[in-house]
Amino acid sequence: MRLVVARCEVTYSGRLNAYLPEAIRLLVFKADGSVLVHADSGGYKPLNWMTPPTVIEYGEGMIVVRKRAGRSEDRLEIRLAEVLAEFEHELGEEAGLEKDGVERHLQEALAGRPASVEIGLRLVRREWPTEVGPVDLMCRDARDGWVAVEIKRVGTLEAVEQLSRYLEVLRRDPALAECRGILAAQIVKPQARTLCEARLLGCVEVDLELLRGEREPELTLFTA
Amino acid sequence: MRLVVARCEVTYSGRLNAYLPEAIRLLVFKADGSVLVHADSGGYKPLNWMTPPTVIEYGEGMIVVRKRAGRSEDRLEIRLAEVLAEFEHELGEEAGLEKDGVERHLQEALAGRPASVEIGLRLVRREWPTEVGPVDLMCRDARDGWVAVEIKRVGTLEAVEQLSRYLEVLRRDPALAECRGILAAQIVKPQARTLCEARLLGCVEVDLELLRGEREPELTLFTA
DNA sequence: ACTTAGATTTCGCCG
DNA sequence: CGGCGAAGTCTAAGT
Repeated sequence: MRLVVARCEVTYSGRLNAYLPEAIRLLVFKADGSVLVHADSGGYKPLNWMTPPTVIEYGEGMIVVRKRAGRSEDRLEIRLAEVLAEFEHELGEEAGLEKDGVERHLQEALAGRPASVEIGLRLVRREWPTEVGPVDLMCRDARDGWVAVEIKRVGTLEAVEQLSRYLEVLRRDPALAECRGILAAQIVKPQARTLCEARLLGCVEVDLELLRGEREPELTLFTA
Repeated sequence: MRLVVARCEVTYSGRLNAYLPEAIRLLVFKADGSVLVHADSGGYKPLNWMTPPTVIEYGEGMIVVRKRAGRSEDRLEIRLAEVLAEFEHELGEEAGLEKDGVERHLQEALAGRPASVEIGLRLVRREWPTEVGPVDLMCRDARDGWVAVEIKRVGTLEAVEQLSRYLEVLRRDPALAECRGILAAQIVKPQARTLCEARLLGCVEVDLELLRGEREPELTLFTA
């Protein structure tokens, strides 16, 4: 990895055109060909960048990063006015990042405890196939009625639309004509909740850590 | 801006939990409180990060970056096993990034030359309001018929659905009952084109630079 | 403050 | 390779 702090002017042309007037910035050249141009603010996103595979050419006070993009070409031109610092270091192999808490984990946890979505709910199948995509959880309720559960980390209007599409298709089957729908999400947006009510869909917020029993429910206040 | 190359182990907890085993990485501490953890590959995205506002605490071989996130707290813990290089530099103010070629520019260009969408088309209004959102361009065609134009940089199925929703609402007005729809995009996905045909919607690919006359049409091959 | 829509979205999976 | 959906999406604009 090569790090350069430089006063520079940057031009990108490709999917769009972008221009950065001369200023001091951090340039990062990664071993895999990635190039990042960072300012001293603005969070995690570079001002400009190019992802691999790239070809990097060094000229007179100029670095050109090129990349084939279909018929055309992406081009990042860095005009160096002044190099203030420069530094290179071997980093070696990256050990993989492990994530926990994404939608899939929520689905796994709810599949294991469907009753936490609604009392009496029993799982029939995960990823129940339909023409318009798989239903996350297909269940039966306490009275043996069918229930389709759509799981999201954040429950938005779009999630309600998705659940509605599933139900529309499912209910064409006479056996599933009475199928209900429930949106289960860690966070349910107010508008999504409203639309659920309007469409007679269920809607519950679930807590992954609670589900897993890693954290006790905060309902035990007066039990002692 | 402070740059650190270090063998380190990183743990994030917040909206999800993530763990990075010990390896050599680049740590970037920006002036605004942003913290990035980069590997020597993987494009422009950091392995882990925290956006401002943050609080950074330095302990024994340990850096903790914290951030209030509603009721809870986001936390990035960097356990430093070995600092291999360290470096700090003032960067000063960032001169603003200028972009050109995003959807808004395409809309501006097409508003100025609606005939490039379809011969004879004349603009009536940009951002024509409907209950389900504004129609990008509302036009009349050569025969004075109404035409709603939806503009996208990339024309996907979603864009066709959006245009369809507009038309459904517009056509409720008897004056607009015959309103046609056209999807105009720099890139039209094959499936979107197919759906347009099925729904009797128009569908054109447009070239921003051509529109602006910055580039000549490539039609002059045999004119000499 | 909240919601919506765009993004050089990126990224990964699956056909 | 394209299509589809998730993302700690982020970010800016409108309300």
